[in-house]
Amino acid sequence: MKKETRVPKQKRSIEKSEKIIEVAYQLFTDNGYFNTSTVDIAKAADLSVGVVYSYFSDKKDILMVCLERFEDYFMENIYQEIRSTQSIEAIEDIVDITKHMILVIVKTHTSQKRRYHDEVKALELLDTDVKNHFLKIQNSLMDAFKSRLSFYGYHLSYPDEQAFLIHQMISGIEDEVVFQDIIDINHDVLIEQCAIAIKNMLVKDKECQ
Amino acid sequence: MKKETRVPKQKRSIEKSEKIIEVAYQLFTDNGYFNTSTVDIAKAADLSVGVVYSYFSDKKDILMVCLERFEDYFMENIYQEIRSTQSIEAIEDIVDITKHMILVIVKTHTSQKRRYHDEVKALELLDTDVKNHFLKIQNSLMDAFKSRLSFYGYHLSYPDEQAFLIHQMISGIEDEVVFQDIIDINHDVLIEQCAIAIKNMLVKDKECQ
Amino acid sequence: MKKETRVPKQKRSIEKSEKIIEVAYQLFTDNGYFNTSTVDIAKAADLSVGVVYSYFSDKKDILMVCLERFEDYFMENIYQEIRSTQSIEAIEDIVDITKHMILVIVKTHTSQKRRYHDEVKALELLDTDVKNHFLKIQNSLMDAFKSRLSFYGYHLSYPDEQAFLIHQMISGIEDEVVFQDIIDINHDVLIEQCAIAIKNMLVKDKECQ
Amino acid sequence: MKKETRVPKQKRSIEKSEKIIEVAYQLFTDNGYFNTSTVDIAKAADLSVGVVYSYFSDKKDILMVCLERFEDYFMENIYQEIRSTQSIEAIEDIVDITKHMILVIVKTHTSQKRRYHDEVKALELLDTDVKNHFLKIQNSLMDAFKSRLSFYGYHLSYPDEQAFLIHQMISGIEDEVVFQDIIDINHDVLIEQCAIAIKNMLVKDKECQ
DNA sequence: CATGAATGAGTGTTCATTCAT
DNA sequence: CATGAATGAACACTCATTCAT
Repeated sequence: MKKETRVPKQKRSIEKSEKIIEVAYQLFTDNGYFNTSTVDIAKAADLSVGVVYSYFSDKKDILMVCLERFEDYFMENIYQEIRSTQSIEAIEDIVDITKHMILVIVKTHTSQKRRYHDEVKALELLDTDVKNHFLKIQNSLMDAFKSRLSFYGYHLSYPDEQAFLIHQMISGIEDEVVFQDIIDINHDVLIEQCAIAIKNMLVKDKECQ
Repeated sequence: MKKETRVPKQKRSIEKSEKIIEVAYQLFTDNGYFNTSTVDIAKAADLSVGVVYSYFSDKKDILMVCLERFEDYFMENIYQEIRSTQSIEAIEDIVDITKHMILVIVKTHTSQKRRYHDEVKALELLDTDVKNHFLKIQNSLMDAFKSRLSFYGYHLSYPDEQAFLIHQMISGIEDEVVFQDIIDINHDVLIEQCAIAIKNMLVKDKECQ
Repeated sequence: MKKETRVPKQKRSIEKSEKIIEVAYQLFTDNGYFNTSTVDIAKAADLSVGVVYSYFSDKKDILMVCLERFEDYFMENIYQEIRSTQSIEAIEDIVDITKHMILVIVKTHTSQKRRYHDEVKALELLDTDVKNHFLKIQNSLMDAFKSRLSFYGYHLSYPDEQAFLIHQMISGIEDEVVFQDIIDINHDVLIEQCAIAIKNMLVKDKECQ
Repeated sequence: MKKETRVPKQKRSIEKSEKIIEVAYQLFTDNGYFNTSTVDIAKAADLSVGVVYSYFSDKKDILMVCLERFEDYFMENIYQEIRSTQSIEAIEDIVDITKHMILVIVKTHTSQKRRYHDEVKALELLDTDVKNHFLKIQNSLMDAFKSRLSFYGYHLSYPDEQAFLIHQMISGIEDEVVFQDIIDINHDVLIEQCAIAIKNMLVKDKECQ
């Protein structure tokens, strides 16, 4: 039943679909996903609803593209950060590297508005596509993380399982630092302790030599 | 301004409200919360809608009671398990204790059906009351955990922050083990590694003597 | 279908029905008629709903009694005022008498709360019994007014029609003075001009001698 | 935050919104406002509920438009009548002018059915928007009245207060003549006496100099 | 005579998606 | 290819009154 959309080949088409995504992301973050109707999006993009539906099969489809866009921006940030810090010659401690990584993730998420964030997280639970999207991000993120550790001569003894645990901790921190739900928590300590927990999972490469 | 519900005064009333909760929980888990209407609940409980609304202020109110019920059952399980293992004289390793704890939590959640579980978790993000409910559980759970560690002579150096991280890891495991979203993950290893991570956060009480 | 109620013969019965009326009037004025449920009334009177329905056939029946009570109090005020001013020997002007009359009416209504007042007025349009009640008041009031004029040697040339017009003006003033809907209106002028209009309708008795 | 309705942009749209108003007005007068559901309106207009809600934000919004329509028709009547009588050269008496004015108002209201009329008047007391609507009519009516008096060289010494009283009398007459609540009243006399009362409020403009 | 639990019909409103023009 | 009007099912909640106990 799914239409094959999202393959605009003409310049004008691309402009239009770009406009839709841009406008939709704005509306989603401003008013929330559920509070934004497809008609709203069409209106804000100065297009007819029909046009919107010719580029996107679904309202959710629009969201998915927004999510992918954000993911790209997000992962790009991560990689840039990794690259910039990798040039630093002496890293005192692997804990610092980890802390830095967490901070980058948290920083990137600061731009999101709470309602949108929560709704998207809720959709992660309610919708398979959104769930898979986040699973993909989780993988990318963990791969980036592992490759960085690798750069410094570390690896996880149980890459999948420990990465899962690490991701759990970090995504918790991310939400907590951004939205501050629990008052008793000191964010610096939180990040520090997370970094230490991660450090304890690490094994030095080529240990024998 | 909120109506005071959930205060059945007669014996017969309690039977009825029990019936409502039971029936509602069944419908919620079978068809999901959003797919269950108040009329469905009344019909299934062989009662009029008005009766339902005389015991519960809201459809959500019914959910909250279901949640509380499950919480009670859940925490009871935890405490029972703690009691039963505390009688064991020699515990080889704190890692075993932790693993056991995780297993209890996971086991208790196995009874839930996926859609209901996901919808409720989604509501945790979308609804303040549900969010607070889970925050409360989180606290109870972590308190139980800490007190158990204390029983064996351990404590967390940063109780709030580390408990948060532990909870993040455990609740992730819980979902993963129950619903198996990531195929690469070995659950035994996952639990083992989580337990080890937790062990590394621990400090032995009165270390000097 | 109407139950014959409201004929409590025993002391305790009277106490109970008094309690109901008292409590109902309080709730009606505090929260409005529509916002007050029969259950609220029963609860506030510390009686069962059934008892309330044994004294009153209807929720509206309770209102009717409240209305009658207020009417009694209201007319009593009017008559008292008339009696007190009739003892004054020299009345400068019939305009003063009229103004005084209007003021008494307005004063008596000041005690009512707006929502209750508006709801009751709305019911006057929606319900025959309430309408008849107010028609009766209108008659009593106009009779009192005419008899007072008569005391001072005046009468209306077209008693029914002019009384109707006078009542229209006065009840408008009453609402306006109490609830101040129109900002441009000076209440003193309003009352003065009304009194003058009334004076112009009057004819001196036994004019020839 | 209010939706912008009542702005049909297409010709076909106007036809539809006209149909809705027409059908709604019919249902309102036939069965009463409260007894008419939005679904009833849609069905009677042979449209879907959605269409109705695309032209009107509310059920009440539909009523408001009906009210405005009636107001336009009503005021148009008044102005027409004024225009037609202004051409008459010699008006014997200002009382006749006033009587005529009252008759026009009364005549225009004869088309309304009682239940609808009463419900709308009740809503005037219960709903701010409806109240304001009638306040607006009251102003228009009184302005028309004053300007007509002015045409004949008369004015009110206290324009606001006396206009209020005049409006009170006339709206009372209007209801009474249309619905005949009080049997003792002779409508001709009523109108005559009202006109006289109004005449007595008038001041001749300093014509000569 | 008192109780108060039970009744249950009734309704305004939304919005993603389609498809005739 | 573009338009944007139309669709219409679905649902929570109230409360005056009754009547079995």
